[in-house]
Amino acid sequence: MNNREIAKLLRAVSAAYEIKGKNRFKIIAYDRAASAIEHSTSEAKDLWDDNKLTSLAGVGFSIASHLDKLFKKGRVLHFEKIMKGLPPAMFELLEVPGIGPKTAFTLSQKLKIKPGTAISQLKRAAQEGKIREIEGFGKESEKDLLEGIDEAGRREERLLLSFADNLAKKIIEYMKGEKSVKRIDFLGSLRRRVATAGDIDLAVATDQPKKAIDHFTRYSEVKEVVAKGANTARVLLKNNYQVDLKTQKPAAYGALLQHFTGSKQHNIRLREIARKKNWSLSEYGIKIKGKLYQFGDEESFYKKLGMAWIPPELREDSGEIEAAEKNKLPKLIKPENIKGDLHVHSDFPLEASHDEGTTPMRKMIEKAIELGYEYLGFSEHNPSQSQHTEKQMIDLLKRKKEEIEKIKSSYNKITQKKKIEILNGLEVDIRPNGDWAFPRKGFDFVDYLVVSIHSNFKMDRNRMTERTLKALSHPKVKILSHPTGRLLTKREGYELEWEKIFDFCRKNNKWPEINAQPERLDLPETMIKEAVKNGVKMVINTDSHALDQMEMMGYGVAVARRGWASPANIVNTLSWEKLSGILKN
DNA sequence: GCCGTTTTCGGCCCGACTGTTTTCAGTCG
Repeated sequence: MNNREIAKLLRAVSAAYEIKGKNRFKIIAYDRAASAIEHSTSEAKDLWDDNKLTSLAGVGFSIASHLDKLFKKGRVLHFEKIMKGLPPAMFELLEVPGIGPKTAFTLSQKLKIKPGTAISQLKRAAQEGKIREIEGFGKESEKDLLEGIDEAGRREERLLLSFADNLAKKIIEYMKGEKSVKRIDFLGSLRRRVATAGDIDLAVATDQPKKAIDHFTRYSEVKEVVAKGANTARVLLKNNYQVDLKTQKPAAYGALLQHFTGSKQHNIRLREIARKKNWSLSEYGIKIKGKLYQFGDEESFYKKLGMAWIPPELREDSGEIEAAEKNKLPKLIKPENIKGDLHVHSDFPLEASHDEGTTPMRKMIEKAIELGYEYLGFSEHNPSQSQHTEKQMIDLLKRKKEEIEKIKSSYNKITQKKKIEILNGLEVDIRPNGDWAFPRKGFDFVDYLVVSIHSNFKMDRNRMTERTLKALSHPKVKILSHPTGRLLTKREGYELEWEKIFDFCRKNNKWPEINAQPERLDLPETMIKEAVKNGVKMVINTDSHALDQMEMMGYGVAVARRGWASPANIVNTLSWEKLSGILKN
């Protein structure tokens, strides 16, 4: 079961409790646990494997033990008991926006909806005008239901951060063309740099909200203005993505920005803290003894609450509030700390079985210089084993080494006298038995090796761990690339015993990679946090197969920040002088 | 059910919006 499915199950339990009139806070607790799991970037199953389910804020002993049964037996009798006696169809209706527990229950019951195809049965009833006859419903709610059903049907997967980022940046550029816009920022998951975004929200500071909103709704990519009020607007773009804009005058902008950046759990914790002082927090400011205090920026807002400003990437209620109160937030890594990229693929013909890059080495070197790097490591995939003898494989690599030497000797021409170190690396497949898909004799011709799993993903944890540790065992092997193998919105990662892997890496100078490819962002932030805690050094690489991908480093840095990483945790923040030292031992 | 540097008991976030209502319940973020 994946996180989405588990969240759905917990929401069903919450809904059942609500209909049965159970304790309000129990209901909230299940909802909260559902959100925690839905938004976790680690699979709950993996956390369970590592006995860390309760590390998710909102998942305590009781829910964890129910989930334990779920993972072991595939069902939870306790949950089934709670849902007993309720129409099973109601839990399907919860998927429709606008339908909560009460509505789902009433509709399922009154319309005698059968499970399996509940939503389409509801749709038919609405189309036949049967909803408006039910007490508490009317023509409007019937129409709303139909719209909700439509929306549920076309609801897109979450957007990759990079996609949402580019979309939002274009709108921001456009909005800056309106003079009354004093400031404009991302909001929500986009501002927190979550690996995937649900939608796009933007905030504008302005004294003339009408002008800003009019400008927004006139954006050329807008297909439809869904809602437009005095201070907010919602539009549907031609590509069917929804964008919300919220405005506030500059003097009160800080609270708006803070409130809609979230996360929800972070905000709830802040309000709990405020509440203990008899204060009240909202998107308008802080209310103390009936008086509303406004804040122009977030810094003063957090300061008033007695804590340091918290970087948006950390706002998940996972310890950042306590740290901010003690002024002990980590000094997070920044894009400008990165001194090189150790995993890029040029178009050098290594005759690999995986994707080869599309850009010549020279171009990538120029790009690296432009990015201000001190070093660049080419690590193309190993030549395919099936198509080559060992000697041929080694010869191919030797040729690549020669090519690099040739480029190095013509440094000045490419680099205009700016020095950059070029490394000869190789990304080697880890075969199912843990062997390298490249002859060991050939290791002499590389500066370092990247190893990665590209096959047999379904192996059990134990064997997968042994396989990986074996592949890491050679001193030339430095980097474990995209360590979990996850593909966001597509594929869950494979299973590994992380404690063992991290322990080995720390003791033997190996660096799990934070792969910056937007569909990977792997390691995930929860693993990064774990690695940081365990003193494991990591490396952030773009794994570029084309020139423009070299600019994706920022996404890797973002996920590292979400994992509480400082420059000291990331080896490619080191100068070449220092890195070359640890590359050798 | 969750959670803890005021607590292992006794609390548990805030506001907007909407539709169907005569004062509020349900849903959402």
